[in-house]
Amino acid sequence: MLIPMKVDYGVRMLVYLAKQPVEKYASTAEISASRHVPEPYLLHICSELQKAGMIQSRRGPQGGHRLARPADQISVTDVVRSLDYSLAPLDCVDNADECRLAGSCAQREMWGGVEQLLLTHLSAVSVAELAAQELAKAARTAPVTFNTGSAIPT
Amino acid sequence: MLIPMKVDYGVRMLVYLAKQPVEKYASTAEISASRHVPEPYLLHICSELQKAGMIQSRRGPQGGHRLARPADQISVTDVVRSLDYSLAPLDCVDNADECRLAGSCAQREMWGGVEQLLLTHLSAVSVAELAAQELAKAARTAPVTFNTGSAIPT
DNA sequence: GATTTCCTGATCGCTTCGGTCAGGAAATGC
DNA sequence: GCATTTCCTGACCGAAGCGATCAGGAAATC
Repeated sequence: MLIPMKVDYGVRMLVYLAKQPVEKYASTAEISASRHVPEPYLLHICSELQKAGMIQSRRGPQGGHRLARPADQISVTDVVRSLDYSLAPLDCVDNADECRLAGSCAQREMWGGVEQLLLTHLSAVSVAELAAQELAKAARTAPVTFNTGSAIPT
Repeated sequence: MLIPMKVDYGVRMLVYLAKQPVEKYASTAEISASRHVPEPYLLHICSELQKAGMIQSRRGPQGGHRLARPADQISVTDVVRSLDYSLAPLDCVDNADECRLAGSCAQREMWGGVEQLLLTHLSAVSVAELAAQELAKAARTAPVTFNTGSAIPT
């Protein structure tokens, strides 16, 4: 029951962007280094997220990526969808017809319920929330050093 | 986010057994035909479920498989576990150390939460429940024909 | 026009998964 | 004791998806 790494990587990147100044474009090199995502792979993920309208990208010097909308309006479900994945535990949950047990199968409804559960849960988790949790965590592990303004922890 | 077919097959089989007379051993041939599970594959699944204590098996004529305990005491989570799968969405949720982002990552907790959600939800779904739902469904789709006693719908 | 950066498509190796096959070992019935 | 039925076990296989890389190109900037 694994979530593809692509989704995890996507979330990592969006959380990183959420912690940057809103207007700033962050390059894939920067993101990749800071979040341990292989850069050439990240390139593809960015491309998909951009097409899905999650981020805005710009080429050239000082180019890069930034969030296309406020971080609290991007949920984990959005990321999953943007990367073209489904949360359905079985294929037959989405493609009704290809189930050979037809009407006589209670499992299908059950797995459908699981999908709903996941959708509800993950739609409620925003990138902003994850970013905030990370900041809180960092503050807890290093409680002595204060963030005195300009620094934006990566 | 797919559940392995093996789990689905396993559940199918257990639900079938739940609908049989308690003492009866059902052969893999019988189960396979009725639930559309490839027989040689089912053989393996049975072997695993038996080792995990979900079913009892007997060789020879009139041999086969039957539930090792009441159907309402077998949950979907049990099946997942018996077949050696995890519900963790990411590997790092179980294997704490292999996460290179170490303490600074909020995703891990988040995915851990998802696993918990699944565990709670699926532990509450028993094979008996699924079997009952199937019977109810069958009765609904063919409301005219009564089950007059001996017949056990497959 | 040089540099920076994203964009796109092709490609690759690996693992896992769904599934098969074959040889063997119990249990039963005669 | 022999034949039949059925499960048991391990080896094997093809296909697909995934994580990842590479290379050639196209904007943007200076």
